[in-house]
Amino acid sequence: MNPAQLSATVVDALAALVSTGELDLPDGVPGEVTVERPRSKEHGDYATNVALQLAKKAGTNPRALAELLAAGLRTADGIAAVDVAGPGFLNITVEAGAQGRIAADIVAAGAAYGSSDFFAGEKINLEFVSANPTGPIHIGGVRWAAVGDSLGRIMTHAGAEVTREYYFNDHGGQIDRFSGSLLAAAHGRPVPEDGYGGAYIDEIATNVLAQSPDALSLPDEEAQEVFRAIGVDLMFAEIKQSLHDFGVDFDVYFHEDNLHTSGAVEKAIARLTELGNTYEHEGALWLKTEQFGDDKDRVIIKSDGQGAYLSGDIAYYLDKRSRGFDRCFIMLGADHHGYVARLMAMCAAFGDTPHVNLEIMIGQMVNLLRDGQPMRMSKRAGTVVTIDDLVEAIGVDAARYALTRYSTDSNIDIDLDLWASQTNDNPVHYVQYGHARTCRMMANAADLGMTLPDDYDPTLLTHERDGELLRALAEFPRVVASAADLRQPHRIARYLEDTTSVFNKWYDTKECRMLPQGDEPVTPVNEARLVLVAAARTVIANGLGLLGVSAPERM
RNA sequence: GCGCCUGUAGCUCAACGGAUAGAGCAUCUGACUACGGAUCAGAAGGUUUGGGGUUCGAAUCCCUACAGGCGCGCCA
Repeated sequence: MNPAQLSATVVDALAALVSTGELDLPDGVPGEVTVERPRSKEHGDYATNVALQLAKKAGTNPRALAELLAAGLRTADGIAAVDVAGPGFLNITVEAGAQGRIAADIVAAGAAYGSSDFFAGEKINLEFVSANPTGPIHIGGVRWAAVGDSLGRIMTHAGAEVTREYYFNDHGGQIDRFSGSLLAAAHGRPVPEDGYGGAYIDEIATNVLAQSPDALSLPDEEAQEVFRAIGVDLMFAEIKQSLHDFGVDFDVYFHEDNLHTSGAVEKAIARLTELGNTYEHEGALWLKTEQFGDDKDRVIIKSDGQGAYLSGDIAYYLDKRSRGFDRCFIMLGADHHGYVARLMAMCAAFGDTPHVNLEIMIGQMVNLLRDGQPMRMSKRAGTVVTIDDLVEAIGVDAARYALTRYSTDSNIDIDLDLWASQTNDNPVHYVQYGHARTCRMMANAADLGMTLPDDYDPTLLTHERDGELLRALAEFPRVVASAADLRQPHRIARYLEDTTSVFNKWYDTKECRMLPQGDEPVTPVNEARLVLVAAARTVIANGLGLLGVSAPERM
């Protein structure tokens, strides 16, 4: 009996009350009800607040409705006891056999355990990182590399068809400054005003010269064009490599330049003009974003005839929609949140629904702390801390875990000394160690000749700690679905820490030993517990997988 | 000045409007002939920044004050 099955049981009980006329629900019986694992064990195995939610609609008081429902539930299969508590909570205790079967269900589902149909049939486009190819990925971009990729895994597990996309800003002034900086470095000149400095500029300039040795003999303008073409490619290859090493690979790398050369920008603007949402003023073309909630209207074609940055985003959004994505996500750093209103207005100007067809997530700032002090300088980049600095300091697993374990709404300080440590104050080690422990236990069982039984007696998992562990494991699918629904991967990490803790408590309980001691024979109890350990291993491995963190078999 | 995010234990942070606000670290007590102790048991620690309001019920929603972070270009 897992939460979803229990929810169905409660719904059936409600329907039965309605059919006998004991209950009147004007809006009908809900499709599902909230079933929680209570914080306090005095509140049973599961609890539901359905009576509190429905009492007003049913024209009764919560206590009375709860009593009515409790009577119906007590006769249902798999339920041992039902209590009405507080203002009208139903505290439900399930039969040990019904609960123990969860372990086998989890093992049977394997890597698919935790998946759902929450996003079934949805084609989702996730755009994240999208850092300018003018330097290595800095720390702000790394947060979204970890969180965005994890969200993609979670949404995929929730049934969505996910496309990860990187928007490559290879058009405009920043690229000019980048190529000018490369040229200056190749000539041994100082960094230009508004240019880029740092060791990586010298490295790339050297590599450009290796590919095009005669570049410096060209006039500056032509030479800069050579440095632009080759330098951007080199920079981009490096970014891709860094992300790949971080476990993040994109399905689509979209080049902004293509939008400008293919006529896509003109077409998108023509569409907005057809819809009556543009106008000319002082030699520029404006988009009427103010009437769609922005602070003021925005220029899309500058008075010099060049497209403003927004023009690329307009064409890009339309392109995504034409590729069949009903939900387009864009993940931005907090330093770009001022851009949200105009993008949403643009979405509305096309006749789409903001926050549905286009969803923009903002990730607050990340600081790295070393010896308690903010770390601001990167060896290679000159000014900003990069993805490679972070990985070098604590490794990929710790980096991804540290970045995904917090709500993106909070700015976070990552203590590099803590995350590099091999101790239990390091959450990623706690969870990974728990997984390794399950693997060792199963290996020990195999050494004793034990194999995962095809059938076992679920009623043998009756210890209080057995129940706690089973309920924690049963919660996983719901946690994944809620992480997808709320777009919050950190829920997975927190759940894993909680569940690993429950597993360790179970492991530490003498009465719950999985292996026979000494010369004792293998009993059905040992076999049932082996299934439970296999289930725990499955859940921890699947959860770590959703975060893009490895699940080692030994440490 | 305007906008977005945040404010919860000494520290770092959780808590789809639900029950006595939870973990970890740090502090103090315990459990080591251990299914790898990288673990576990327990204690202590709170006016959820202040003040109003909505609700059967508010850390959560609304208003307001204060504090911190980030933004407010015909830059990209």
